[in-house]
Amino acid sequence: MNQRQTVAERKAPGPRLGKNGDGAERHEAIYRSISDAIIEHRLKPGARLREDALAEVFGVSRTGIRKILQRLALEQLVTLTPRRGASVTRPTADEAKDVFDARQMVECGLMPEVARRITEADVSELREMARREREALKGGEQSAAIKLSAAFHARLAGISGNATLADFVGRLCSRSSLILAVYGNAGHLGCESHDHDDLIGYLEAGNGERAAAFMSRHLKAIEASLSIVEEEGEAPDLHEIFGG
Amino acid sequence: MNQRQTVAERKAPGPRLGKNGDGAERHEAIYRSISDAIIEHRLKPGARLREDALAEVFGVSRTGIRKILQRLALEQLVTLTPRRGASVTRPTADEAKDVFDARQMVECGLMPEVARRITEADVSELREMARREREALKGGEQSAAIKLSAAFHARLAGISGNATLADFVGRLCSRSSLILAVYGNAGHLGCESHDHDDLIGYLEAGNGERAAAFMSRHLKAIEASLSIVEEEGEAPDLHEIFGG
DNA sequence: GACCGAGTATGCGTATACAATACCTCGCAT
DNA sequence: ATGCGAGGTATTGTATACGCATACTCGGTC
Repeated sequence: MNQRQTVAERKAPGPRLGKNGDGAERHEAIYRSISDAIIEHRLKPGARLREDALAEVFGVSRTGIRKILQRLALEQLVTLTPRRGASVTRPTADEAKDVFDARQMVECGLMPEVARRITEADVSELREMARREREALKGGEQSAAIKLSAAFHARLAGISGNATLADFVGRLCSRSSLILAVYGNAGHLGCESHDHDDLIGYLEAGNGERAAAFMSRHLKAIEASLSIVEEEGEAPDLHEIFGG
Repeated sequence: MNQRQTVAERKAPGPRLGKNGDGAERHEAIYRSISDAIIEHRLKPGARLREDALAEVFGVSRTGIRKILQRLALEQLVTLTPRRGASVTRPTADEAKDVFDARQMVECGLMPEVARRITEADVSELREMARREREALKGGEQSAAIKLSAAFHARLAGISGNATLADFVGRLCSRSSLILAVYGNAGHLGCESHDHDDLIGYLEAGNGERAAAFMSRHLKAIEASLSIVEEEGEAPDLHEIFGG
């Protein structure tokens, strides 16, 4: 697999720098590195994440890696099986449905409040994000586009002012990236090019109801674009196959 | 303090316990112990949770405790400040509002689906839970009542079949317990005695809309019963106090 | 030739040791 | 007497070492 990490190999042979001052930031950076790699599909679902390998790549000990892996596991980006180690989560079809149902409920429900609270600055920032996403899509940088799309939805939720729900939406978007990696069709990214721009328009006009309805269609379109086929690679149902 | 456990384990050559086999279950049990203690208000918001103390009490090393503390921190039941250690989270008024707004959106939104999917077995189980809660309330066991109330709401969400949203509701309920501990009035527990029973009735009748409306009122009532006074013990606003 | 068992190897879970830092207390100076 | 500073203590953060469980492989036997 393609494992060229963005880390650029802290070639420092003396890992004595693992002092304490920047430990927290360091860990945060590592967390984001791995998280981004998963969201951008540079690490594909099912990929194993060995602790020592990660520890060596990032130049920290296994202890820190374990903490990060735990956190990723709680966000359901990686799956932690007791004695098999960590691997990038491979969402099931049921989970995919749950995630999109949840997004439907929360993101649409948030739109009225977002329309009420959105500011000029928010609008320009969202426009900029949408523009960059479109450019990435046009330039064939699918990884960047996926991340930007998720970031757009998360940022949108953040405008509502409800940190709890915004955080939840952020996680749902991360998981959605994973779902796209498994069930998405290559070349057909979830979000259509102009959808996000249209959405900004409704919000800017203060029309929360329109925005909610549009978001609903938007999410439905993404979900519909998935090809949910039960792969069940691990346990093929021989009875069903052979008509037993 | 009492260090018999660790010493005994060290000198014990026989790997009869605590080694590796039941480690996961052990940790799960400890996690639930601490979580329950927080939800039941036996550990009050602001209480410090020292790692060695917990390690000694539960007879495991600090390593395992740290993992559990991290998990609790991610669920926002404990707050982890960089070099000050862990303490039971003291929710702010803003967080309280966010949590109840989120519950309003998700729990009410779930009711129609719950009404559609609820079974006879679910109904009897819920009735039993409501009964036990009422008894606890009548018997003055406030801790038990709080936990049962949270469990009721979480169980209800679980009937929807959406694991993601059910999990989210569970966390919101846990945080609500914390909020009640800080802002709730003694003697007046959030949920009225008969509310849960009434709710079951609507659901049993398959009336999702009624159930949603009732849930909305129910949550509003709980929120209204809180006395949200900005304690801000850490940073009193002198300007406001002295009219500066 | 296939299947089963033993041995090895890999990799995780846990504990302990060490380092760094924040808080608290005591002493000194003003 | 009070405020400030320095040192000690206590507690967390990180790394390393060790033990065990499981998986994979190789050889023997049926």
